[in-house]
Amino acid sequence: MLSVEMYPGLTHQRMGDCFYRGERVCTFPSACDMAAKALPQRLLPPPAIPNNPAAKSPTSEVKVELENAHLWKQFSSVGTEMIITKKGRRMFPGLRLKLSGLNPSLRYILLLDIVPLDNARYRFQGGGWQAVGGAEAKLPDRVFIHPDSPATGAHWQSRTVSFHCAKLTNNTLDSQGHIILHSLHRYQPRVHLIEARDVLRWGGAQRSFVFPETQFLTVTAYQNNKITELKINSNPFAKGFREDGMNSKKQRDARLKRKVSVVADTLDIANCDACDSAELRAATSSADLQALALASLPRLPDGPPCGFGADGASYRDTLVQEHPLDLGQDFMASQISDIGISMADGMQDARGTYTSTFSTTSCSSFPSAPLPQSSFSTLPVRDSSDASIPQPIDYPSILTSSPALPSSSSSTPSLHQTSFTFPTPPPSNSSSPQSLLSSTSSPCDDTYHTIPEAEDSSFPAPPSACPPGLQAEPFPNSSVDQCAPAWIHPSVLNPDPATAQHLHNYGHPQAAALPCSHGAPPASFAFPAVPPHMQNLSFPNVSPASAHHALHLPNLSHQAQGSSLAASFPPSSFTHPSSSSLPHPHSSFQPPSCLAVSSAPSVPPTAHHQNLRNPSTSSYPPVEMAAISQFNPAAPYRPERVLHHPSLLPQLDPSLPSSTPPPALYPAFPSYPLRLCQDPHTSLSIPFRHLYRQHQHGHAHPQAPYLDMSSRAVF
DNA sequence: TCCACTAACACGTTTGAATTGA
DNA sequence: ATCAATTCAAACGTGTTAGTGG
Repeated sequence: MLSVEMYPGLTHQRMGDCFYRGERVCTFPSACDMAAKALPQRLLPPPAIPNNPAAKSPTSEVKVELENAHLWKQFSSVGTEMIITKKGRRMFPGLRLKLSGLNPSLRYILLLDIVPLDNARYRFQGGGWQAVGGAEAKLPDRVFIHPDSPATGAHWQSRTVSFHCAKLTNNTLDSQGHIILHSLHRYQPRVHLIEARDVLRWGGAQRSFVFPETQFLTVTAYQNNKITELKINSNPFAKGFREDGMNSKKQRDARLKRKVSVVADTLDIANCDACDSAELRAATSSADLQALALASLPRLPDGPPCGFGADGASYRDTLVQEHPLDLGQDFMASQISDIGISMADGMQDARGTYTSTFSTTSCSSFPSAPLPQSSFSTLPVRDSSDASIPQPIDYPSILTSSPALPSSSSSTPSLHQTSFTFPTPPPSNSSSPQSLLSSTSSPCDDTYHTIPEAEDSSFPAPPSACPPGLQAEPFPNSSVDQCAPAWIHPSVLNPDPATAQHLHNYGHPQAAALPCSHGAPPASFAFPAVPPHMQNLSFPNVSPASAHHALHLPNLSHQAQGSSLAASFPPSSFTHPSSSSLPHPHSSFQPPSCLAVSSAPSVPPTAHHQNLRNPSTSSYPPVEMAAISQFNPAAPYRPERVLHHPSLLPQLDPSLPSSTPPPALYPAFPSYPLRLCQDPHTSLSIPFRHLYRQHQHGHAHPQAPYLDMSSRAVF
């Protein structure tokens, strides 16, 4: 029986847990509770309205079906292999999901990440995969943000959600935002559903779904011929390699023979040996060659029609209703027109334990690879109150004039919040990207139940929820490839003028770095790329009056100073879901990442670029804090963005049995602090603007946005 | 010598622009 | 002039294969 696992890791990582989980035992309650208590009542969401269907909790009955589960099972029965290339390779089969149980009016963000299943490296031997060594070093965790995100629940439920745009690469220095994986390793894709409003708190109603049949082994060349056959028979792009295609082995052999024949002819002509030449030509006549080639070819099985089986696996989310989700939905809905994303809560700091009834299908054909059942039983979730990391991180906010922005005012001056403002999506059809295929899902045949995470945190603390420094990794702007945008990874710690200059040299003069308080927690935000009066925004005690539904930014008049900013936002004809008042980040919380913002192009590059690199733990290029040119309406649209942040979720299999695979060459993958990668393309007028468009022009195969979740350590 | 990886290749698909006709 | 249907070309996706390097 197939099963699905939910990874409520994010729920442990957000501040909202502390604020709104009235019954939750906060392991580190002091700062959390204190902050909550200090929060003005005005900022607290009102209690849920009972019997209000509109306030349907997103945690109830959320179900995700793997639409092409049948195809996945076919591959899994053989041992799914995924080609990874330097330039990035799509997954096939792709993840095609059907979502249900969502609140139609709320907006959600859908993420895909791929986590290693174990600490082993594999080799194809004797017709099967054998673990032959330890896994290689942890790679940057990147999350693929579905291009439609954020979209309403109605949108997600109205069509099949496909992650076909996600690309896998083995290029550890990839700047295209592809998901970086090691070759010859086993991985498990995971899908995460996050309420857009909860991104403000980054956590909360997030749910994760795992489909065991989608685990795969990465290769640079197919090892198992059966997989090759399945791919050729299933993937439309490989149609040419089918038996009846012009690129089939038969045809290729024929071409090769003809080529040899031509060469032989040439040689014969040169040698004036007409007899031999004619004999050769006769021997290599197409009919004979084709017959010969056909005889050598195995009969390809009749695979499913390219595509996507109707057999679907059903996954029912049984996550216990989370308190924050019940609160203030109507309240927020009435107050916000733009979705703000706050990473301030630190996606990765929650650590906890939960159990799951996860059970995997037995279709996996990886002989020596431990199945994930056991490893799914407990998943490390970082504790949001992990006090081992003393330095809070500043979270710059994206300035907006939108009056509908949820109040992110912090009642704690030392708290800093990063907010993304989702621009209002285009009217009507904007929420229905045409690239998405209509649903062809069939009734699910598999249902997966999961148990909500335990409240207690039993997992060891990660090496550091907020490493000494975040890497600064420049992302050269690939101006040509519209589908593969490069992103500058924002660095949030350790302001480094050199880094700033470096970033500037990459053509991002507006790149902004935000002090992420790696040292002493600053009491104010710095907005290097915004006008001076905006660059340092403190969040003193928020008065109810100041608790405007928009982000309250002292020294900033949203109406006056942000007039130009407001112009950059598209008009809203979209019914925005509710957005909660933003609880300010936990003061003792260790938000692992920072967000950099940029303002109008006219703003001089006053970036305080910060070099976040952690030289002791990372071998990756430095990540640089870049700017989101959110206020440049004239700039060309870039459909993708890459966000780097620490491990959004716990490792899939942290408790892998050590006996089966050889000992890992490296320690278990730790969680990594959140880093938001700014769009290096100054053309992006508004953060997440791309999320509302599926294609921009030409032959667009937009690589959807990513989250790079790590400034990973290299051991 | 083996193995993993890469780039080039050919073929098919996808997509949008250009063209044509009503 | 407008719109829809058709055609075309470029870009992309795919597996194969020869070559390279450790």
